[in-house]
Formats: sequence, structure tokens, C-alpha cells
Amino acid sequence: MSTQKLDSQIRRRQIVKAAIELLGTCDVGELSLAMIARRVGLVPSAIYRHFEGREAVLDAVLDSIGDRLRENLRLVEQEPEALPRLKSLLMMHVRFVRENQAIPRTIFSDEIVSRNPGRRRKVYQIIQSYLQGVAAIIQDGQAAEKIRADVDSTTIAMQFLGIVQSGAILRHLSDGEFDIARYARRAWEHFRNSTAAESP
Amino acid sequence: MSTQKLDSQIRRRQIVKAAIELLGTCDVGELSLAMIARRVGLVPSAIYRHFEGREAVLDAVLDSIGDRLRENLRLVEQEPEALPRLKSLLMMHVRFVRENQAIPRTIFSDEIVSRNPGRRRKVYQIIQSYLQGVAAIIQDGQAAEKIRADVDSTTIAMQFLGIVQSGAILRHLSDGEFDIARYARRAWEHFRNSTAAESP
DNA sequence: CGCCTATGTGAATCTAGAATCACATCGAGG
DNA sequence: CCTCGATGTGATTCTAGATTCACATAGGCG
Repeated sequence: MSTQKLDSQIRRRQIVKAAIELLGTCDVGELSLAMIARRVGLVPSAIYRHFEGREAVLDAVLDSIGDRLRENLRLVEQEPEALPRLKSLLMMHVRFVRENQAIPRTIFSDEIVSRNPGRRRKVYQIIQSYLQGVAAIIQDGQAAEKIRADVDSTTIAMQFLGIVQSGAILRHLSDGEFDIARYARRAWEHFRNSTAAESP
Repeated sequence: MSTQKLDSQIRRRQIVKAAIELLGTCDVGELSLAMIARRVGLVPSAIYRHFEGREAVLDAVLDSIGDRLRENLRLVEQEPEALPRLKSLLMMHVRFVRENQAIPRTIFSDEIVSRNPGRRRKVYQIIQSYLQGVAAIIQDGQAAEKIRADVDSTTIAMQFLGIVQSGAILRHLSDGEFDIARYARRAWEHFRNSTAAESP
């Protein structure tokens, strides 16, 4: 066959992209180099020209997801007020999860997280860093007396993340029947009511 | 070898028990019939005397977990007041998750949930039924004016479940460093404050 | 006691998929 | 134009693990 030869940099990106897309349909355990290769238009063994092996591909997928989450956090910085900023972040996260079913499922999947201590640490850092980003927004809100100050910002941040997390799980379990966007709106109402500072 | 011959009923229980114990250490994908057999004191092929195959063993594991969750829900029925009842349930669930690391990780694992539509539905029902149990407690509380009535009971129930869920994930990611019990206590405080009905 | 069947065993089969290797060829740089 | 290293290919090897099967035997039951 006469497959075009491309720079390894480009191939790496294509391979990671293909992997993430495939993860929307199948789970990590099922994701084989053969599937990835076919989607990119290569032969399985060609993957080894660009990655050490399957594990390395998964690492790269993880990095890519981390980048995307950081990006989300950066995008909402333009919003000055804490609560609206959180709402933006929530809605963005919901959209992200809906378009990219792979992410929440993959990032917490056993194969990614359990098998390899190094990778577990990496995921932990990704989550921690997202969590801290959210906690920082909440602290801003507390300083500005917009968010009740009698609760630890991290606890609130975890509750906040839990909204999408639980929603994503139910959505997946229900085969998409569960309306995560609607749930997120309701949960947001409750979240806002219960964390906003009392208006004096 | 002269392994004692036991009734299939007994062997099935032993096999499921062994599987759940092993899942505390390894993930579903790694769980092989060989590991299970060794722990029970059998040879891999012997498993087939008691189960159709690996899939059937996993189904049985799932059923067992479902039983256990229903059991928890039943245990707190003795507590009459809604909020204390929820607190009991939360603490019981936390203990359950700590002692049985397998459960939250297994029940949401891709291999259990993604590969087999029938199993996904089964998990969905297990969760839904637990969720409804929690929502029922909350409705009781709302009827008794102990829990604010301006929020959908299901939304509150999901938030409630999210406490353990997120905690279990962080605990796993952090290699047990994250103190889920401490987190659960804090989250409970916040949960109670934000869902209790205003005292007039 | 002796039979008969449910259990248990070990070897053999089958499969998927990762990884490796020798060979082919594209295309950038001289 | 030529060459050489980077890419791509197909065949091959290797492994783990599920499953099957023919054979062995424990132990309940007549």
C-alpha cells in the first residue's frame, strides 16, 4: 500500500485523536492498537514507529485530557464573579462530557488508574489540579462574601465536581436516556442556593 | 490432588466471595478464573462445574453487591427521623466502601458496565433502586418539614450519593491517602446545613 | 458394599492482541 | 539525481487466559 508518510509529530496527534474518538464507543480494555491503526489508516505495527507501545499511547491520551480540562478552567477566567464563573464552568464541563463521552469513563477506568501506579498519580494530579482550580474560584467568592464562608472550599469544590461526575455515570448507565443537562441545571440551582452567602 | 468435593451451591458462594475479595486488590480486567480458582483451592477448569464461564461469575458478583446495598438500606429503617437516618446510611456506606474497596470501583468499571448491555441495565437498576431508597427517606423528611421542600428529592439524593462516590474515587486515586471518613463528615455537615428545613 | 453422578483434574485447544523483525519505499537534503 | 534515514508493511512470534475435553474419584444412595 502507498500510505502517505507523515511526520511523527503529526502521526502522534492523529493516533491520540483516534484513540479518544474510539473511546467514545468502546472501553479502554477493548481499545486495541489494531482499531486505532485502522482509524488512522495505518497498519498496527506502524504505531510502534511513533509510540513505545500501547501503554505509551494511553499515557498520551491522558495528557491530552488533562490539557483539555486545564483549558476549560482557563476559559472561564474572563467571568469576574465567582458564582457565574462556576456556572459557566459547570455548563462547559457538561457540554464537554456530552460531546466526549470518553473522558469521564476513561479517566477513572480501572485499566488507566489501577494497573499502573505512575499513571494513577498522573490522574490524581489532573483531578487535584482541577479541584484546586474550582476551590480557588470558591475562595474568591468567599472573600467577596458571595459564597458562604463557613464551609471548607475544597468540600464545596468536591460537591461541585460530583454534579458532573454522578451525572456522567447515570447517563452512561442509562444509555443516554438520563438527561444530564437537565439534571445539571437543577443541581446547579440547589448548589447555588445552598452555597451562596446569605443576603443580609 | 484430593480436593474435597463440595455442593455446587457452596462452591458458587465461595467463588463469588473469592472474586469480590480479589477485586479489592486488582481490577476487573485483571481478575482471571485462575486467580479465583487458586483462592478457592480449585483448578481453573473446575469453575466451569459451577458457572457457565467468566461472564456468569461476574454477573453473580454483581448480584451479590446489589444484595448488600439493599441490605444497607434496610438496616437504617429502624431510625425514624429522616436526617439521622441519612447520616446513618452515609456512615454505613462509607464503612462499606472502606472495607470493600472492590465495590464502587467494580460496579462502575467499564468491563462490567460497557461491554454487556444486559449487565449495564442490571447495574442501572441497582443504582436506581438505591437512589430511590434515598429519595424516599428525603421525601419523608420533606413531609415532616425537616428537609427543605423546594428541591426535588431525587436531586438531593444524587448529591447525597455523590459524597461517597467522589470520595471513593479520590481515595483510590490517592492510594488511600485521602481520608474518606473525614471528608464524609465534613460533606455531611454541609449537606445537612444546606438541606435541612429552615427552623422557623 | 458397589454404583453412578456430581465434582475435580490436567492436558490440549483456541483466540486476541501485543510486540518484534526483515524488508520496502517515501521524500527531504545534499 | 541520489542517498539515507524515517515511515510503513506483512509475516511472525509470544503470551495470557478462556474454554473444552477425556479421564479420575469422592461420596451419597440404593
